[in-house]
Amino acid sequence: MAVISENGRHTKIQQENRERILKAALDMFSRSGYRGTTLDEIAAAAGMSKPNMLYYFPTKQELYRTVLQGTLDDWLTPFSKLDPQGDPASELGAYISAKLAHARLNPKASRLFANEILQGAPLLEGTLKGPLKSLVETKSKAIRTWIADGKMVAIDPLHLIYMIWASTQHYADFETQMDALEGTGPDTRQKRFEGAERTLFTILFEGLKPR
Amino acid sequence: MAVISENGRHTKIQQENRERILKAALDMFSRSGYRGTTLDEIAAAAGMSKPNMLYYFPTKQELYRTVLQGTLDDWLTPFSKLDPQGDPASELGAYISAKLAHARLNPKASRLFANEILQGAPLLEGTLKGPLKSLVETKSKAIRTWIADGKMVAIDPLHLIYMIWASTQHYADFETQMDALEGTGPDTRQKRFEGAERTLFTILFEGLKPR
DNA sequence: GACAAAATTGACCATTTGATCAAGATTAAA
DNA sequence: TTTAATCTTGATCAAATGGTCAATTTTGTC
Repeated sequence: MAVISENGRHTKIQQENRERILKAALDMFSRSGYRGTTLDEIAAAAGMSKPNMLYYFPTKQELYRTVLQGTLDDWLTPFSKLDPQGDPASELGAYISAKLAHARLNPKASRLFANEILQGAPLLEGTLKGPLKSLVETKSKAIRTWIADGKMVAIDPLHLIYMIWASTQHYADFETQMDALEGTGPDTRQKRFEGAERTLFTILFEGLKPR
Repeated sequence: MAVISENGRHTKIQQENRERILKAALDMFSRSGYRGTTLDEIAAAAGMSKPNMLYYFPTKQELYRTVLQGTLDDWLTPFSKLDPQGDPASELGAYISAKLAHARLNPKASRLFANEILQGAPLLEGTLKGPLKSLVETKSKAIRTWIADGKMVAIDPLHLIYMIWASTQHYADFETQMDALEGTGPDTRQKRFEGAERTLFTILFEGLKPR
């Protein structure tokens, strides 16, 4: 009856199958959300039977929770690296680059996160109100210090953070829309991310006014 | 057997019930997406039996299509009002205000749209590749003219548009996250939108550099 | 008030869905 | 090679889901 032991990741088979399942689950959940995804789809995408999949993750919730948890660190890490000692341009620039890289390399993780928020963030409430909130407050304070030191223009840190989140994640979450507008040529996406970075840098640091 | 006649909106009852259903459907679809929403939920939210609802909208697809279609005009209208004759600051400013107002007044429509895009935009492909693409090309040309005339800094119009879409819609689509970070006090949301507009204006037109 | 059209719903149906279970196949340890 | 643990799946289940239908109630018109 022994359900997979939680502690030591055991067999090679176990490791491989868990990974296959998690990858398939991310594919489906990120596209259709929790309720819109079926276990049959995930099992099929993972190339195994549904009971076998449930042998590794006993419930749909448990599987979803694991997938979501696995994307959270990547999401939070770049933000925590923002260094109050540095100067705004290089720190915010690095943060934007990191966020864009994340959107380019992990678009499904970004979409999973977006789906979860759209659906009311039932599983993320704790993370949002706890760790994320603390982090946002810390970084807001850093930004306020920059402003007080005359290193950047006076704006509400919270909205600056929102703007950066929005305009970087957008390149993952609304990829479908961009592909429809620009086409899906081989280097379209790469050029897109280059253009995104250039434009975001220009607007954020210079503004639109001619000079 | 007469299904509701499509042309003249008939009885008062018909009008009212269709509205009740569409409102309930928007509530559910915008939260859970097409596949994650059930007809039972919508019928319950609309306060009528499922067969009665299906009397007005014969299939789930048809109901979803109607809801989605109903939100599209509102989404597109402000963009088409962007006037190439005007100057960048006032035109883009007005556009941002309109988009923020839309996010504030129709957050569910925005979320429905986001959900549809996240799920690959199966029903929107035509609109995206047709009318929206044309509109984007027209407005991009206008922006390029502004740049050529030295009225604004040289950037890729497409990414400017993405940035505006992203940072305005974010206030509807990620409301859950913002509420978790800021709380849900009575005037929190109103103040949020005021702050959003102020910050977006400052960053877009002035940039972050101190002056 | 009579009557036809419109509106409403309980009961039902086939399929899908999350989950269980018993039994068989594979792997690893002795 | 034996044997126990691990891995795998067909068959199955109860509940949920999109949709149908016949029958009843309500509404509008004369």
